[in-house]
Amino acid sequence: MGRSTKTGLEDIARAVGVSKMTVSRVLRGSSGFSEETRERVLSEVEKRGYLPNRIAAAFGAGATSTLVGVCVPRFASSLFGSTLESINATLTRLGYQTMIGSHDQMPEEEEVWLKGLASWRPAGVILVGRRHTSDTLSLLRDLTVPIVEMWDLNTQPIDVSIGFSHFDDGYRMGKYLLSRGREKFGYVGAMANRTTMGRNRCEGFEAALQDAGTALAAREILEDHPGFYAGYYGTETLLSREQKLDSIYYHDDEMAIGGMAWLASQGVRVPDDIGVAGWGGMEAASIQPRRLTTITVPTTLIGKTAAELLVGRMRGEPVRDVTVIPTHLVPGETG
Amino acid sequence: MGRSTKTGLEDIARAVGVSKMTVSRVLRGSSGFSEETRERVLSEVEKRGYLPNRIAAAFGAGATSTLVGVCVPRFASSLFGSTLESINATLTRLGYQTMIGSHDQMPEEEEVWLKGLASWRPAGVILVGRRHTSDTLSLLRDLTVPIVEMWDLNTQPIDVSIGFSHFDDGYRMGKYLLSRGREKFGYVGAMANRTTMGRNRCEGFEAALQDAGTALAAREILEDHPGFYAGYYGTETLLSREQKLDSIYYHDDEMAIGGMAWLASQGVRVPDDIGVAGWGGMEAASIQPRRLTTITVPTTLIGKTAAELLVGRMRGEPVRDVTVIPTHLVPGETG
DNA sequence: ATGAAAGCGCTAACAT
DNA sequence: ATGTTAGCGCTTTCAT
Repeated sequence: MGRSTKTGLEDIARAVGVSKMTVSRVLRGSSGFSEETRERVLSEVEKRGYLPNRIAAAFGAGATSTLVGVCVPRFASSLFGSTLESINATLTRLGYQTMIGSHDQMPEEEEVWLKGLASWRPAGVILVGRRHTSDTLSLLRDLTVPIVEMWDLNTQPIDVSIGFSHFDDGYRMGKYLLSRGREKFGYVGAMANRTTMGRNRCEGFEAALQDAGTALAAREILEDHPGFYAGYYGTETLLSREQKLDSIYYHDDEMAIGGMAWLASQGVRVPDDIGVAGWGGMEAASIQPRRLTTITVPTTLIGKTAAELLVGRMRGEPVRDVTVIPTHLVPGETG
Repeated sequence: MGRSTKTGLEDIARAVGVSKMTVSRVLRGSSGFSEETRERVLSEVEKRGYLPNRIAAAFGAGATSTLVGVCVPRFASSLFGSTLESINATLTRLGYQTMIGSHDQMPEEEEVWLKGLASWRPAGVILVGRRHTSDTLSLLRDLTVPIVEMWDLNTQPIDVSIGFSHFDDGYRMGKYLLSRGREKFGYVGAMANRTTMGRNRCEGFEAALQDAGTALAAREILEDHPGFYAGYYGTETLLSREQKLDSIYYHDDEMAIGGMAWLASQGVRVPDDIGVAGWGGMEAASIQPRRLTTITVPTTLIGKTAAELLVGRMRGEPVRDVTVIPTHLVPGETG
């Protein structure tokens, strides 16, 4: 009993002895058919392995697509990976399909992706962040479908925004380290030539220092993607230039863990000789000998909520424009 | 100058004073128009911000879709994440769009996803592994589009297979540890109630032991997903039951690293007291004080090649059915 | 409760 | 080099 991409509504209709409209109505669960007809249609559908053709359904005028576009900076990132996991699971559960893209923090790549996506007439779009090219913005406007910007909160969203302020996360960590008596700060970041949310955190961190009448003593922003090894050698580079630091703030937890590995290899004690703080609440921190001082991000909640907000708006339900998802500073034993 | 999902070939055609077929030909770069016509069409397209409608293009009889379905166990996995990154980049570069799914190692979930995908009449499908439900298999057959099974090599593929044998990877590591003089082996794994490729590796490992006249002395297979913390407490559990082990083989590198963290916390020395081996060649291993004994997997190459094979087959080019991507055993300092 | 007709935007096939 | 025709499979609208 093979399913076939060849059998259409018409075939079912003929076999049952009704019109294809009746079959269509039964299949979509609307009204306008008897119980008996319903059963005969469904059994014929089952028997012939009928596969609906969504292309055709999404085609006609006034057609409703169930396609959602999701574009993130990278899939090979633990945080975005788990966010995507959550978005996709939620969209699937609600009857939508996900078309993906990634832009590696380059807004022009996002634009290219969006142009391709637009040709598929999606029912909605989920993007990361609030930095978009002007062409992206105008294209999004012309699409006239719901748009969710997630992760980096946009208080003036194109349509809907959900997330938190990365600047504030950096600021809070700066305040915290200051409150712990730290005085001479370094920063190790990644993706030097891209505008990342990590940069926003660094700016927030610096703002906190400035409020306290101080400033970053040294910074090392690598060109690489963030990761364990980037943290490791970024720390080495930073400290080869400026040795009097008493704490280092990192782009994320994996970099902080990499940094601590280098410090340990040099016999530098954490937090006695130097304090360390990360960001993200990544899993690798769970096995460190000392609990890492960090800010945890609820990736699953962000993904689930982003998808639900999008679906709500696609269905025309009332949905709030700006949703704040709080992150949590977790004081650890590293700084 | 807003793009519009409203303007169609017809509008461009009227404005330029040609028929929509001519516009279609220009846009698809086929032949049958003068250079002058081409320029006028393109400038009008630019001016009006015409957005092609792929739904319509993918609709007609004999239509060619540029949609590819990709289903992996999880997005929140460093290995699958980077494979997806590579697949998507390659498909995008070659002019295709990616629709995704994940099944968390449950073949029935893959089937559900595939049924949804099939309605979109994709041009090709990429799956992970060779375990599929019989409905999945028959549906794939009926779709009559190229299918690539990747990661776990299938020497009798549905269509095209690319990857390597997980069983062999486990076997090789077993042989290696035996050659290093290890005698009493433990195993720490994950996802106990699912059929994973990690299980194949474990079976290969056991086969190597059996060939040497021995067997696993203890195993701990957690229900959780693999990860640092799972390795940490899995090791604790394993060793609480069987303390005389002289080496532990892990589901993957992250679990091995988690395991080593627990061993370190107990003052157990690696490799002196106990040897450790992982799998995957994951980034976290790069910052360990001792180089981890593991098998590295070229995720980017697998993704890129899988996508290229699929595209080759979709274009009707000759493509080999089975492509082996070798993995490499890297002797480290841990076992 | 059911059916008939029109049409969505595009492209393949067939003119001219 | 360019135009005309037909039709993809479905849903909406308007009958009956």
